[in-house]
Amino acid sequence: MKEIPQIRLYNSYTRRKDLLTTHEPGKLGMYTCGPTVYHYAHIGNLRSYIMEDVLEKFFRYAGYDVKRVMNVTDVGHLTSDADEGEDKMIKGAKREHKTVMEIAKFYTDAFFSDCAKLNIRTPDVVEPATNLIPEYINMVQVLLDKGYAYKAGGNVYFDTSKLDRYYVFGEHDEEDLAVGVREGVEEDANKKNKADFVLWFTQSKFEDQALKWESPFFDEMGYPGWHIECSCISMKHLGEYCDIHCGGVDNMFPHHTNEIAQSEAYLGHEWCTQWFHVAHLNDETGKMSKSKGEFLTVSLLEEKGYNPLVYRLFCLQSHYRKNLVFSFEALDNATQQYEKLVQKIAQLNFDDKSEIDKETFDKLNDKFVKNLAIDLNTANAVSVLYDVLKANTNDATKLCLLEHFDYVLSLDLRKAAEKLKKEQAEREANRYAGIPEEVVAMVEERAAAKKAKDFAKADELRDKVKALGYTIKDTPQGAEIVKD
RNA sequence: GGCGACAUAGCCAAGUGGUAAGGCAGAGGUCUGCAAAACCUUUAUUCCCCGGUUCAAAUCCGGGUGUCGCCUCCA
Repeated sequence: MKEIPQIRLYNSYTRRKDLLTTHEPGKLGMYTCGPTVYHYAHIGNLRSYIMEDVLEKFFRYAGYDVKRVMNVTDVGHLTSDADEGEDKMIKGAKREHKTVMEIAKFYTDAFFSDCAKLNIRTPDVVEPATNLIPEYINMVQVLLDKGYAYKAGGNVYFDTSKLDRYYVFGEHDEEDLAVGVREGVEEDANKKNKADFVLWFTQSKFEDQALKWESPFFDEMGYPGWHIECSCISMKHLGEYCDIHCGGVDNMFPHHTNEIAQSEAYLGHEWCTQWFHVAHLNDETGKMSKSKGEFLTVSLLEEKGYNPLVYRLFCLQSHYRKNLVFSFEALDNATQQYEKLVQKIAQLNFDDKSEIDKETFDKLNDKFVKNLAIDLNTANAVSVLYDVLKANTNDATKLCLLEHFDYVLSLDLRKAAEKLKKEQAEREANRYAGIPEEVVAMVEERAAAKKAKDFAKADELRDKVKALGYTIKDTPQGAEIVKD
């Protein structure tokens, strides 16, 4: 069996860079909070998924047998502070005159289509929240039976005072919570403790949900609270232990805190102790948010002529725990970098059948792995690409290294380089295609003049060609004609 | 008010005690008549500020400042 390198990741749970451990050696269960499918994902959301994708692929590259699970929230979310008062799914449905499930399907597909453009692998298991209603009901029932939950005002609440330690991500105390910080969020009088949260709703101050289910708790139909889905989906597919749980930093509290509370109360033992949180993408005004109205999507970047993989490179060049400020200037920068990188790779000899230079391969591969093994330093890992290109070794080894690295980075570097080569070859083959004979004749005459060092004549011919609407560009392979 | 993360060149960014990686942009040069491309060279006396520890600090300690996030359903 392949030896797995030691991996250290910053763990929000311990606030240290911990050595990664798994419940079963060599196997790794990974859970990711998925999208709420009421709208397109913006590129800030997708930053998290890109970084988590790199993490997952690095685990696999390092030798772990990874099982990754993601939920799709198609129920129960309320709208954010900017437009409170309605369920997001309902609001989305109204906006587009569709049923809630049509909306969910549409945006689930849109999400995975965006992911595909960014080379984000689809998790091994993708579970819509509405699939596991019986599991939620069972967990809520167990929590009621164990005394961790109580009914009040038509809802079931989790009683946070029953836990020894509720605030796992930072030393809070109940008095520190500023209730109703956000406008339009009022204190729920049914709660025994400020931090208590709803496990099952039948009563909500918000408009009735489109989706409701029967439960043993109340006569009325109801729907699950927001946190319960992640706990149940994780347990269904990963069992009683989740090795690493990922998500955006903003979900640390209350979502992840509540997931731990209900899961451990239900199981009676520790559930997940490694937490990977990705920092936000900001624009010049601060956090990118769907509720701000205009937001950047992958499609919008494409419309503006950007390759989605350039956005991926942009994200990879930064650290996942650092806020990243998005600007088109920065994206232009990344585009330049990507194109130059591809050009350099295209200059390598793809038919080189030399023996792989094992010493160089191991040296650079180790460097790549070590960078990622220390808190997923993707920026350093990217810089190893340049080490490869500069390395004093044969092209076969370079290409082999680049392909290995691209398994993790997923920038399609070889593919892009092959495409570039093909385009160059086609351009060469069709150099004079579609160009009027008259122009071709002048270009050839100019080439002859150039060769004879009659530059006055050459320039004159170039001007003549220009007057006919064509520009001549000299390349190392000869003249190229471009229609203006 | 509480909790947490972050602060390094024009921009992105690495570096956790030994004298500032890498990328983009910029500058200079080589090369082909010129131009473009390519290639080479170069670009922070200093790491938010003020103290302290040390032979030595971007790195450790203390105190500030700033930015961002979370505080009941926004990744």
